[in-house]
Amino acid sequence: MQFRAGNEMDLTGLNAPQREAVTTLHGPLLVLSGAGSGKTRVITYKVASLIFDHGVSPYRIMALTFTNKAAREMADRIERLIRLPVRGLLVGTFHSICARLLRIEKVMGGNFTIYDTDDQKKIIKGVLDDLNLSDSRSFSPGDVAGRISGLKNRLITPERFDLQIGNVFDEQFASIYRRYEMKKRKSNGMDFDDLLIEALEMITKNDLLRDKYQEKVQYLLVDEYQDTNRVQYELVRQLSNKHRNITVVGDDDQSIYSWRGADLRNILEFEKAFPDAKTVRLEQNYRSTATILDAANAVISRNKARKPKTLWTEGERGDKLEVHYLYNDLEEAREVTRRIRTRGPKSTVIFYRTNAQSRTLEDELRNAGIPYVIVGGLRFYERKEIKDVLAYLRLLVNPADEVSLARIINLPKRGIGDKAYASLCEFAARLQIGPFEALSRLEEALEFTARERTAFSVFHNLCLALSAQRQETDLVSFVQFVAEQSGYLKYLEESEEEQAGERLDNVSEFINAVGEYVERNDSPTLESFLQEVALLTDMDAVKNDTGEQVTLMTLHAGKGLEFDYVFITGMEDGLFPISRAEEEGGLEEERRLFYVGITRARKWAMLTHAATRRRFGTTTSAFPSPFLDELPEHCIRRIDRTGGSTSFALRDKPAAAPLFNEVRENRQAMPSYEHFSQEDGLLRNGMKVQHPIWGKGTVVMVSGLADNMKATIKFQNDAVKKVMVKYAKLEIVGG
DNA sequence: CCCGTCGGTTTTTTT
DNA sequence: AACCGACGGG
Repeated sequence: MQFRAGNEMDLTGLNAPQREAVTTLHGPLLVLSGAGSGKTRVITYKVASLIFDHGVSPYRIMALTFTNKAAREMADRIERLIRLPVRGLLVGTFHSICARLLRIEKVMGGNFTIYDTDDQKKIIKGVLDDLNLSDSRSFSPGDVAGRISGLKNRLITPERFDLQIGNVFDEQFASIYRRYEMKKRKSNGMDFDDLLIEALEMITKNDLLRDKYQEKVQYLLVDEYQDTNRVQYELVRQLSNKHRNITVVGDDDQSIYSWRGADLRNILEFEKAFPDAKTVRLEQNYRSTATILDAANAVISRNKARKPKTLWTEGERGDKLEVHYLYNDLEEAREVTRRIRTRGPKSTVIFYRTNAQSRTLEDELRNAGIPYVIVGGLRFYERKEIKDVLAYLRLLVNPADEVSLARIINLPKRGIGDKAYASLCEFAARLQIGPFEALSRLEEALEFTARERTAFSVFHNLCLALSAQRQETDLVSFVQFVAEQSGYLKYLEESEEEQAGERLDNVSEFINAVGEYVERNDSPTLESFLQEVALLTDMDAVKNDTGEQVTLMTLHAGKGLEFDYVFITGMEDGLFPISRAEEEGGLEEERRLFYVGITRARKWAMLTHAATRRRFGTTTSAFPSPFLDELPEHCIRRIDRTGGSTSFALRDKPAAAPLFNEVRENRQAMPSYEHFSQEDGLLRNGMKVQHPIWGKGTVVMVSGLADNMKATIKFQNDAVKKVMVKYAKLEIVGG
């Protein structure tokens, strides 16, 4: 396929650095691209230009993204630029492309099951049971899963971990880790991390495959490079090693996934890893008003671990941002809703730090009749009913998949309870085969009761029947057949559960999704459908800002998107920044998240603090987020609707209507804390205190509540210390 | 084996 | 508040 045409692509719409990035074809290139500076444009133009102007075959270009949505958008935009459908271009997420390579090269027979976090936890739970560690408080499946993932992201195998065992805890953890890997392998399963690791291993250990892919990848482009982890870095390095035409695009200020293993060093030290790298900086912003950028720049400049840069714009000044102090989360939701009601839902997003915060907002929006969509939260493919149907399909494709077998062997009820299943597993272990395989050798077992034996063979026959049907019909009818014949649909229909109807709907929607997949693909197979689906996110369904409805999502989900109007709710210390992130680089990452939030806005943003909030079923109170103090006063208007008496009420107060007539604007730099008198025994910013060891100092920040209250104090010798108020024996000497 | 109840835990973010 | 797993009676 050749696209070389008489006329060249028109690059005059690009600014100078953008054009430089697009026209730098050879060698490593780092594009440091601030928020809203047109990085997607750069990537798409570059790919289009490679194909269109330089006759590069699409088969030789690989573009890696973090979400399927970003991948799809990129492909669309490239096609629009070239005005021709492009075949063969490898665009996708790291995970999906790796899965594809593994399938093509038949790693694990190309027929592995992708385990999500939920499946992963089930395996780990089994491991903990096996090792009698289930009720040791030190290990929860979730924690273990996170820790294992952290190690795998840094390419630390169980064997390597064994070498760094320091205590009994490590030792136990090591055996959990080892056993987890073993079990997973036995099931022919891969977790998310495995997809990357196995692909990396494949091309490092196999010379032929390495040559094949290094040769193939003539041009490699990586989006959101700041979020790559160690494994992804190695992959990128390996794949680009032959032709060395690698373009990475990213913004260290928008790195918000370190908890998932993202290593900021990848971008900060790109020039070290690729000494001949060229760097292009995109700092002109085409999205936001100057006021928004001022605010964002001021906030992010407080971070130390970053490449200094300043966004600028030729656009207008715009309106000041608003910071609202509200009595509680309900008032917060009302205030946000009130604003949206007067202006309409057009191009508006409401951000929050945690998914749990969405409920109150939803309720208010619904009451006000404002249409909204929620993005994120529970993924479609994570719903129980979907995972149940998926488990049937997975088992048929991969009979070794024990997670799926355990899930459905007694769903609907078939008289195979925990005990019966355990004894089947025991029998299987004796024969050194998997439990599913054991079903076909029941006659060799002596230990089963007649009842168990019957139940097992009923289930086994069901599977055989389903399996036989697979060859007979198309994918959609087959899935329908499975849902019916397994008895699962009937089970849902007869369920007394309130959500049963919704669940049935979801199952039909799932079957529709199978249909869409079949239409979309040239050679659809159940195997690849299952693998694709395992990597889908709810985010992939985000419609691009239709303007018809308000969008609700977490700040993390907002990256890469833009809206005219942005609301950031829950600006409370302990919630945002979230309390768990207090130490090390945690605060800087939270600040980057705040920066991402602000820079989503084209025209205007409003930030809200709720003095009290219902969390975990009880009312809790919190100080305003320290981030609110980092906004330059000339960019914002502060509006206090708490009534002026208590900005955060430690006592309960009946939820009153907002006191609109008591609105006070442009208050002094420090909100809220100033309402506290000394007899509250509480510290506030600016207070002078005496510390028994450090002497006199000024409080610069207060965080946490009650016994957890911490104060950051700048002492006379310029030392800044963070102390626990409870223990520090501080004496207030003025302020 | 199945179902109900009780108690403990949860919520940071996601491929 | 909501969800999950453990436990005990039918």
